[in-house]
Amino acid sequence: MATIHDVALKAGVSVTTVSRVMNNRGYISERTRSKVFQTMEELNYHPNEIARSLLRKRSNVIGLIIPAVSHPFFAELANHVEYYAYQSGCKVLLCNSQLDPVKEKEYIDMLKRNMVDGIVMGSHTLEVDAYRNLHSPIVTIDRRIDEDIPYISSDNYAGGRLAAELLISKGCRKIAHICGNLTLNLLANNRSMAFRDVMLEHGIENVVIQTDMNVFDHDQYGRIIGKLLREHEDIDGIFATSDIIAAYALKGCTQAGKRVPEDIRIIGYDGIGAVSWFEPEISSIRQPISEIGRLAVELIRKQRDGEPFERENILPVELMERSTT
Amino acid sequence: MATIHDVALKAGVSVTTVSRVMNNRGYISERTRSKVFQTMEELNYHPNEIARSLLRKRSNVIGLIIPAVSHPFFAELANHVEYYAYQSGCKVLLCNSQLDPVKEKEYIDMLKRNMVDGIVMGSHTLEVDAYRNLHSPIVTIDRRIDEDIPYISSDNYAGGRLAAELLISKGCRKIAHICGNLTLNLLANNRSMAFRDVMLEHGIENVVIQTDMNVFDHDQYGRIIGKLLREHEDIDGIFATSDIIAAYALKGCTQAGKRVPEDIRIIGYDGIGAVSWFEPEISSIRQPISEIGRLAVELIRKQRDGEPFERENILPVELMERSTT
DNA sequence: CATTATATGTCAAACGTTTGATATATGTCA
DNA sequence: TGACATATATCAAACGTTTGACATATAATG
Repeated sequence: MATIHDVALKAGVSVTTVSRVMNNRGYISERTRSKVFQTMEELNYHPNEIARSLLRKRSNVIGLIIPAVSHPFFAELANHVEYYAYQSGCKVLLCNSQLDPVKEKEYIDMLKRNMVDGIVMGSHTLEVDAYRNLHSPIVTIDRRIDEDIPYISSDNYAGGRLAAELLISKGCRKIAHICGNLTLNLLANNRSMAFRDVMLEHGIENVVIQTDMNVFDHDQYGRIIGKLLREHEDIDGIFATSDIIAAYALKGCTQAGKRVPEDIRIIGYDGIGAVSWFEPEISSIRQPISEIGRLAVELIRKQRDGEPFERENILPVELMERSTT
Repeated sequence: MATIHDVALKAGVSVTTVSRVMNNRGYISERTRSKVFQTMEELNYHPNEIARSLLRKRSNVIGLIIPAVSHPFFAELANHVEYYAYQSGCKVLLCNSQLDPVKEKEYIDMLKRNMVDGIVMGSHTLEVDAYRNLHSPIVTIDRRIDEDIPYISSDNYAGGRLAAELLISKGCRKIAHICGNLTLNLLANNRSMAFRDVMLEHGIENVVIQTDMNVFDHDQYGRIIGKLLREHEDIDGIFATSDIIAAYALKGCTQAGKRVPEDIRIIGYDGIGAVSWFEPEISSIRQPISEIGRLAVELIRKQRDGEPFERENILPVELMERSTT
């Protein structure tokens, strides 16, 4: 591959001049400029970004660490992060942690070695110190580490209330809530807080079921729903903490011969595109996934450039009422 | 951040020695080795991969260009590519082309400037010359460019036959086939060839509908299915060229008051995880997505290392009969 | 004792850029 | 004329590694 030296030689100028032409700095005559550009064309020259990165001590890469991109929520998140990163001249390095602390740590180290501009953490399996000490711009999704590290989440509490209140307003009198592991320090747990609060306020009978939220084992959802419907035949509402769980709830209800929404109402959370693939379409609390992605990229950029930025970013959710409620 | 010089200084050795310790080359006494490692610990030293990349003229990065990672098939593909890349010490740069030739070209150029080890092309919107001239290890998914560029695809023709024959064997007598744009030079079109051949062989009435296969506009599927069912009331089988289309077909049939599989049978293609979220679960032709990802990484690596490799990689498909057939 | 193999370490160039310091014209304005 | 802005170019250091060439010390061998 041609280097800047080859271009300079062929164009009859110095490498400095070529560099100045490329980076638009200093005085360059129109004649020189066009000659350089022409030579670059002729040699099919592409500046080596690695050398640039080495010098400017950053790579214009954003690391995205998530449990698994095969999970629809994270797939959509990754899609938007890539979109906004591209808009701001950055690239995205895709890191699936598989919720394995070892892999997550190795990815963090790797990203630092590669001088990424910053890291978007959608997976957090490590101790808080691991994140505090990493001295690299970082943004966490749906998890608050401490007062220094900026985080983004949807308004989980409001979302939980919306879902719970909708079910009640539709007449549900015994409601199940299927959520992740509440002992993990995730902001998503606020959905469950809100559920509990609303149930108490209205004195509604309810049952809360924790899954271990293993992103990969969807089979468990089928089993859990089956068990739930068997043990609590009179349940007439389900608030699932993700749309996938809601989909399994819908499937389980149908299999158990219950009509949705007539016999039992179901609402999910996330608002992934897949909710509209179902019949009936699944009601959901929509997180602004695109905005989360946009903000994540912006927060990395602001930290990198030393601009001031907001630490707490709680974005509004929206009730998407479809056909299961 | 500490550099190799800092480590050398503090450990009282030369940078060469530190480098040799890290890379395990040359003779190093156990005493020196442990001292160096200890110093690295103390300084929290991480070797700068950018500098390494510059020297060895490659970055251990694989570029993955796909239409959109929010599409379940590509999300799963990305997941597996990441998995196997990680296994072989590589990182994955995620590039969504959005099927925009300009963006795809920019991504290709960017990847070259960053000296990636190779590019996995799951999106191909450019002229063949653009791929031929890029002088970088490359693998295409589901598209044959020429005899030089290795490609991977599932056995689309066999898959198409399997699907078509299954529907016939179940007693379908008028079958619809919903596929992408057949004028694009995609190997996926062989599914449609197979469908046509099987229909001819059995003398089965059929209707073929092309969508423009815009990965992002799912609404069109709903409209197409609705129109199809209205115009051909007597259709009793549908072979969809993707599982998402199959899901919309299932939804459309249910909305039209048809029972699946009693009144109409449906089979999709791809075998994405989502097929089992539905009730009834959707029958599908499973592509070995994991194997595709594994092979993609392997083919990049072999090209990079100058090892011999197979140009044509057609992987077997598998009939996953679930409940819609 | 000379020779050789083994063990350990140092030096400096190279990878492909950017950039500050410096030099030298040329033209314009007061 | 001097001062100044404009235009162009050169040189060399720097970014953080790796690595071939070379140096030295020690131990084993003939």
